[in-house]
Amino acid sequence: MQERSEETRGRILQAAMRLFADAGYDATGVAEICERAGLSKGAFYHHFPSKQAVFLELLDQWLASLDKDFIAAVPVGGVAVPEAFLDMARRAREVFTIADGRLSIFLEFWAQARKDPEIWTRTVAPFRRYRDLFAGVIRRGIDEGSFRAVDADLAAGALVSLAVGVILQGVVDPNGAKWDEVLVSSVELLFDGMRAGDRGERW
Amino acid sequence: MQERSEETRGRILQAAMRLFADAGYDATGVAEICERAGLSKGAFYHHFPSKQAVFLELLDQWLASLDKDFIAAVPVGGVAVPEAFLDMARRAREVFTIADGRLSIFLEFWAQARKDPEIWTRTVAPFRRYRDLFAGVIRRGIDEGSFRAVDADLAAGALVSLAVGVILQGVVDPNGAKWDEVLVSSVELLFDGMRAGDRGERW
Amino acid sequence: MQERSEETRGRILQAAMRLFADAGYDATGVAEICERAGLSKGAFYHHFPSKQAVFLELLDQWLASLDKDFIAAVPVGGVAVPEAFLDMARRAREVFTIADGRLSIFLEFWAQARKDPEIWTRTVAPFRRYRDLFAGVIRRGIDEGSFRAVDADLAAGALVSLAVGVILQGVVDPNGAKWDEVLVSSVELLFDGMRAGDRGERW
Amino acid sequence: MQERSEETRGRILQAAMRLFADAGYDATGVAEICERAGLSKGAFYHHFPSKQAVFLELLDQWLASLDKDFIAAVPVGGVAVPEAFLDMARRAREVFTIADGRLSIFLEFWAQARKDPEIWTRTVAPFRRYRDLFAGVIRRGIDEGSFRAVDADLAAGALVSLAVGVILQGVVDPNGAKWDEVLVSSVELLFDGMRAGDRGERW
DNA sequence: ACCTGCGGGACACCCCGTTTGT
DNA sequence: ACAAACGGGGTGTCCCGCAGGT
Repeated sequence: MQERSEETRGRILQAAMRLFADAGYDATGVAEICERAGLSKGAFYHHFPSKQAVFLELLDQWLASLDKDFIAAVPVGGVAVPEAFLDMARRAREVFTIADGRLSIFLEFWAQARKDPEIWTRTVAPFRRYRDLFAGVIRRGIDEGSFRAVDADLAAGALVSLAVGVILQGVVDPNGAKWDEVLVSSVELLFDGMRAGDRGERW
Repeated sequence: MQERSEETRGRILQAAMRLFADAGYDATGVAEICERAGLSKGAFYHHFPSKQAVFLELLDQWLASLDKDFIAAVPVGGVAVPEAFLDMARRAREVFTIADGRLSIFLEFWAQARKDPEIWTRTVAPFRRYRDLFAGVIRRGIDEGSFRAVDADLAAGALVSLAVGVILQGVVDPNGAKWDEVLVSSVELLFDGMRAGDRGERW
Repeated sequence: MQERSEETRGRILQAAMRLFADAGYDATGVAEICERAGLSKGAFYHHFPSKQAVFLELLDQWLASLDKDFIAAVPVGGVAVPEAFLDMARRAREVFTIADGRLSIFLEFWAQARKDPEIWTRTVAPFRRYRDLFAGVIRRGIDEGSFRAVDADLAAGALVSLAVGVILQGVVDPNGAKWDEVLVSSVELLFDGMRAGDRGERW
Repeated sequence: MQERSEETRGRILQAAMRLFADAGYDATGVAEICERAGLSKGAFYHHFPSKQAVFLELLDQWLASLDKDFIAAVPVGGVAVPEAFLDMARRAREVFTIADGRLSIFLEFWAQARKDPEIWTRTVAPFRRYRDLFAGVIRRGIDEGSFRAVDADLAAGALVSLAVGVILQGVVDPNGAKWDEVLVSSVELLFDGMRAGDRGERW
């Protein structure tokens, strides 16, 4: 009996994910979600207190999967920093091709974040965390002599921005470029610019 | 009489811009726009056929100003390519600090672009154009010996993605970092990576 | 100059007539009338105080033309009553074929009559007048021995009802029957039933 | 639970019927219907997809009741045709006096029929059917020797037109005449005109 | 516990018939 | 003669709570 409940919840989430990604949060009605999930509105509100709750659940799931894929994959030691980073970029590349349409909802998260404080906190925090994480690793790369003495925070900001920009464009204009290649080669260029031994002088 | 009309149109556009930026397109009602602009719904629909028309006008205005600021500023010749690029990055920096809240609507444009084909075309086209423009300039930089032989298209994609990512984060999390500095230093790093004379070997 | 004004009024009336007939009074907007007449709303309200005023003018015109065609044609004397009536029916037949789409507005008049007292008075009065007129003529027919002693008022009511019913069906279902023939033959049958010499006994 | 739903539907239909009859379809707002029915717009749109759906349901109900009263009452055999017809006319008379204000909606049906194809089909079809039905019976009357050899189709058209005209005037000008008597006596006159034994010569 | 239908208001966008200034 | 402005509804749809049944 409880399993049935869990399965219904899943159906709601899946339907909502799809519709939010396709049409946007505001444009998606509870009725549509219910229709797609194959149940009544009463059932919907039995499992979730509101439409926003579904959105939040989706957001949490997404963030958790992001953490699992990346945080866990961050180079903890042993391996040289730049190589580890490039490895991450390549991993991200796979995420891209796999993510399919599910990445669309990404934009929706950011759009909603500006209106709802709760969503905002949960959306922004991870990105700050990634920046800090990257900054730490870059600092380690500097220490180990792989990078020259760049500003680690700004460089980390550049990395995250790059990722965000690629994702966004990948969502809006998927056929506009081979975004996975753009991502990998961008990171390569960035690291070339940070390599130790470069004169570091400006143009 | 005609001036009055123009002024009313302006008031509507300004009010809509503000509200779309603050609360989003969907969440903003025509009634709110009218109230903020200080006129009636009848007047609104006298000047614009629909809410979307206002949005489109706003989009066009924004794109036009973007073109004026950047396309016109693209290095046409004489000056060395990298320097010209960095100059553009610095100019963009000013746009940032000036843009104020008006940049928020940027996200709204992208979010709406996925739903409305007309908005999509007008939103995506310029970014493709920027990419092509940048690619051309980069190729010129390679020819003149400033850059090594990188893939110009991918590098241009990296530049645009960087800008998009910075803007987006600047909108959602304005106090999360000094985004204008991130932008400038990112471009610097990217160019360091493309400089001629580097061995170009991978890590 | 005054001629121009008169011509504009005419254009408005004509456009309104057409639109009222096609789409109905309520569904026709002042803007549509103006567009079809090729002028602005300001001009419209310069010539008519309201949309209803146009409708009333149209109604009056129609009633006047009706009077001209029928009241004037009523058998004043000399000729035998039944023949005169049949002559009128034949004349009505021509009106039918000529009236074209302009008859559609007839239904609109009746529909509006139930809501607006002023329209009601002007719409109903003529029909009562026709009934009285017919009743008088029928009485004359009885006096002269053409008809047997039927109830003149009821017979007149039958005549008018017949006409109304035929017109209405002609408007709604023009291809459903040859309504002009139905009208003529109906009147013939009715008069056969009123002819003197019949036994007048019931079935 | 199901009964409650049915009762609510009924309340909506009844309120709509009354308001459509009083003020017309276009002039009646959904809000008014809800207010009169004592429920909210949410409830309204739960039971009906649109205002027009209510109208169609009303139309169907009316047509069904019409069929029940008349089609079923058509003389199937045994009884002489003219008598059967007069019996029908008398039955119609009762319908009149009972129908009360509910007949007003009749006009609304016809007025709307010109605009909406679906309404048109459903409105016109029955009247054509009645005409065919009457024509068949009249033909039977001719065969059995009750009527002389009139054109059955035209005569049937006359009958229906008479009914339509009487109803319409009864709706618009209820106090203008004793419409029930007009109807009965009109049919009598018409049958007098069709009686066998008359010389059939024209005037 | 799980699910359903019914109902509630609020409000969206659009457009209406009209008046005001020029 | 007209463009500009006015409010007040028009329908339809939204997200959401209950009461009741399985």
